[in-house]
Formats: sequence, structure tokens, C-alpha cells
Amino acid sequence: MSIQERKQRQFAEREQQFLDAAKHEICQRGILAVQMARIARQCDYSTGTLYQHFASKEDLFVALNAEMAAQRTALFERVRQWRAPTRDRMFALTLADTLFAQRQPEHFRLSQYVTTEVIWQAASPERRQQCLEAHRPLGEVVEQVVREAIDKGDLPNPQQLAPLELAIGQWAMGVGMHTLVHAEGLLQYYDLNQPYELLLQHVQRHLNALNWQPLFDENKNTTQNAERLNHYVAGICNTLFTDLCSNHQCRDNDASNAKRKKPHE
Amino acid sequence: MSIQERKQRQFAEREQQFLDAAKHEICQRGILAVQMARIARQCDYSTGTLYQHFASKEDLFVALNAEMAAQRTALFERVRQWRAPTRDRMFALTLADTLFAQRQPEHFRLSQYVTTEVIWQAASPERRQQCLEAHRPLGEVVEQVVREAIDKGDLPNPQQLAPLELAIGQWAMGVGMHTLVHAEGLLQYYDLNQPYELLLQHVQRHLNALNWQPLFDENKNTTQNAERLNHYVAGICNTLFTDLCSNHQCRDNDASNAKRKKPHE
DNA sequence: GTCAAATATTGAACCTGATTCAAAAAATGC
DNA sequence: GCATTTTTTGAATCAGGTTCAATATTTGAC
Repeated sequence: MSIQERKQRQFAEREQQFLDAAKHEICQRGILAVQMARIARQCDYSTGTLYQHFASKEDLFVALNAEMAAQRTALFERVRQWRAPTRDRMFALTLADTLFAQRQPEHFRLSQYVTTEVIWQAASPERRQQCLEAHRPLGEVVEQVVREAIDKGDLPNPQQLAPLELAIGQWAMGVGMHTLVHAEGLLQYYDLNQPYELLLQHVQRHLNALNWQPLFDENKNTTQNAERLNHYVAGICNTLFTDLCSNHQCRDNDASNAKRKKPHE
Repeated sequence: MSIQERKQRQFAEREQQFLDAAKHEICQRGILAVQMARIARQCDYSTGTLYQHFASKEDLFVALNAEMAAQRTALFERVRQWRAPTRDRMFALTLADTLFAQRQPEHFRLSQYVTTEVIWQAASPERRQQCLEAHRPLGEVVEQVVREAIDKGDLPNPQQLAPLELAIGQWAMGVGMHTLVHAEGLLQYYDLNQPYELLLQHVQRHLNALNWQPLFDENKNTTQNAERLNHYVAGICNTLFTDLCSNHQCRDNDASNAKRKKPHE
């Protein structure tokens, strides 16, 4: 028995090593430039060994995405445990993602890439399942907050929708905004700056639309509204995300992005 | 002069031929399986000639995405010219995308893939620009509808936001929902079916939240709401999109998807 | 401790398919 | 008709993902 266990543990450790190396590579050179052979060499293993863990490059990407879900989960956990009205917590979930996206831009880039049919389908089914499961806790936090809101009477639910059916609008809006942000040049083209600020604003509206109490009132016809939202956001940041609100770099990005190989140059 | 012009025209025609072939390939075999050489051969040209038009495979994808924007634009145009309250038109824009996504699933798949940093950055800058410009008309329709709503007093704008700043929530929600839909297994995992129905529902809420008149009232606590929305949607479909509401296949998809090469089998 | 069997690792060879570019062909214009 | 320019060709190159026969290590019995 013990031998089996040790082997499994070592195998898992090595996998982690590979994942760390891959993450490092991505932050260093960008997803485009990741090479299987290099990741293996970086860990002092041969290519073949790497393939013992991951069925393909895409498989590795999906695995990495799964692994990174844990970090997001940690933020969501804070929100879950936060003693605040349900509405604030629901909002804080999007805020968490926003901060995370700015701190670790590579994460959402990868996430977006992986969610692409092309990549997703190229990963092994087991890996896809694993990835889904890794994300489950995120869904659970959302579900819990929504359910609590319904139970407490903060959130009317005349249509008896499932919690996630109520939340999917906000979810999609977040995903979509990340997508738009990562399409370099797109938002600038339409002169849309501060996309994440707009996202937060629209999420507030969206929660209002759901009639989620207490409403965030915006009917004073001044430009103070933006101020007020900023202030509100800052408040949450100070309470829950103190550690995330300073600089905005990829955590293990020891060099600047400038180092990346640019295609077409 | 005339020679120059003829050459340019022929060049453009050939490019179109390549694009059509590429589109056909994508619908037939999926994005993953597209091969440059095959596209060239299909048009009775050599690989080299294909590369005279597109700097790389990614470049071709982005070009194709640009080209397909024209089709979406056509739908948006109908909405623009529709003589109906601004709110209905705004809603109809998302509906148009929804129908389009169901009719030509490959389009949004490609769109999503192309918007990925990995692909986007691998295309030539000129191509990216071209793609952005191809999408401009879409933005313009949106902008026009929003502006008209503000002018008519249908849509209050206390913060003096730009039209697209007001619309970006709805836009992001649509983009995000397509993304979620295309991540096979994801929504099922959370037991979310009928995602596009939910999208439309949430868009209505979102418009309500913007206080866009006339509000779509949903405060009767019955399950009739879904009915009512369906009915409303059907009405728009019959008026504007009669041609799109029957079967849901990729337009030039002569064979079923079953033909596609499946990785991992 | 030794050895055969079972397991794990290696990395060079293989393979696919994108991209290039020297040679061949076609078009131009004198 | 011919020299020059432009275009097309497709075999050769190249990159990098993936495989697998050979090699090394570990195991467990004796």
C-alpha cells in the first residue's frame, strides 16, 4: 500500500511541478509560445514524461485552467464568509473577478482560450471533467448567496428560477467583458475606456433590475454616481481585498511583457 | 490604369474564393481541422498563392471573421430600419445575434476563437484593423438606437454616458453567453438549459434597469412571464426575422457535424 | 545481496502541417 | 518577338507536438 501511495504522491508532485513551469512559461512568454519540450526540460524531465501527465498541449492548458480556479475560489470564499447583506456579496463576486483579472491577466486570457471550442475539444474528456469540477466551488458560492438572498427576502423570485438562472446574467456579463477587454484594440476603437468600471456599474444596474434589495439608487441626476460607486467599491476592497488593490501584475511575472516574442516583427 | 484595376479586381475575387472555401471547410470539418494547403487546392491554386493573401492561418481566420461580420450587419440593418420603439429595437439586436448564433454556430465559435489573444495577436496588424472596421457598422447601429432613445426621452442618461457605455453591458452579456454556450458541458454541468432564453430574459431586465421605456413589466407573480416573453420574441421574429426562425443549421453545412474528425478517439 | 519481472523514463525519430522561396510561367509593354 | 517584370508554383524547409523502442530504475522474491 505504502509504495502505491508514495508513487501517487510523487506523481502528483511532479504534475504540480509541470503546472508551475507551464504557468511560469505563460507569464513569461505568452500562451502562444509555450512549448511542451521546454516545459519538460525546465523541470529536468524528458518530453515523454510530460506526456505521461497530459495527453496533449491543450490538455495541459485545461489542467492549468483547473488549477488556477483554486485561486479564484479563494477570493470567492472570502466573499462567502463576509458578513454583509447578500446584495453586497453578490456584487463583491464580480468585483473579485475584476481584481483577479487585473492582477493576473494571464489567467483570464488562458481561461478564455481554453473555453474556446477548439481547445476545449482537444483536451481529454477526463481533463474537461476535472476542470468543470475545479470550478464547481465557484458556482456553489454563487448559488449559496443567491439562495440566501431569496430566503431572506432580499431577492424576489416570482418565476421560481433556479439560483444560477438568476445569476447567469451577471456571470455572462463578466465573462463577456473579460473577452472584450482582451481583444486588444477593440474597446479603444469604440472609445470605451475603464471597461471594468463600466462592468461594475452595469452589474449594479443588473442587480437593481432583479429588484435585489437594498437597491443601489442612482436617480440623482448628477455625475456623483460614479463617485459613489467608486467609493462603495473602495470600501469593499478595503474590507475584503486589501491585498489585491495595489499593483496589477501577473504574480510570477519576473520580467515585463516586453520580453515576449512578437509575431510579425 | 485599367490593367491595374482589373488585376485588383481579380485579386479581390480570388480572395473571396479563398474565404468561401475556408468557410466551407470550417463548417464541414471544424476550425481545428482547417488546413491551408487544402484550402488552396480546393480553389485550384497553390499554397504559395494563398499566402499572397493571408500572412498566416490566423490571419485568414481573422479575415474570415471580418467577412462574416457583414452578415450580422445585415440583420442589424433590419433592426435599424424597423419602425418600432427604441426599446424593442435594442432588444431585437440581441435577439438577432441569438438567432444568428443558432443558425450559424460556426460563426460565433470562430468569432470567439479569433478574439482570443493568442489568435488575435498572431494575425497581421492590418488584418486586425480591417476586422475592427468590418465590425464598425454593428457598433454604429447600436449607437444610433441608443442615441435615439436618449433623444426621444425613452432612456434617461443622468450620468451623461456615451451611447456605447450604456450599451456595453448588454453587449458583454451577449458575448459572455455565447462563450458559455460554446464551452461544451459547462452549462449542463450547472443544469442550465435554454441559455439563450435566459439571455433574452436578462437583457429585458437589464433594459428595465436602465429605465428604458416602456418597461417590460414582470411583477405578476406567475410563471406566465416566460410565456409572455416568448410571445414577445415570437412577435419580433415574425416581423423581422421570418427567414431565420425555422431550422438551425450552418448555412453551407451540407453534411452533419458527425463527419468531423474527433480528437481523442 | 542478487536477479528476473514489472514499471518508469528517455529522447531521438516520426509526423503533420504551416511557411518559404528558387525556379518556372505568364503578363506586360516596347 | 523579345527583354523585363510580375505572378504562380509546389517541393523543400522548418517547427514543434507526439510516439515508442531502447534504456534505466524499482520492486519483491529468494
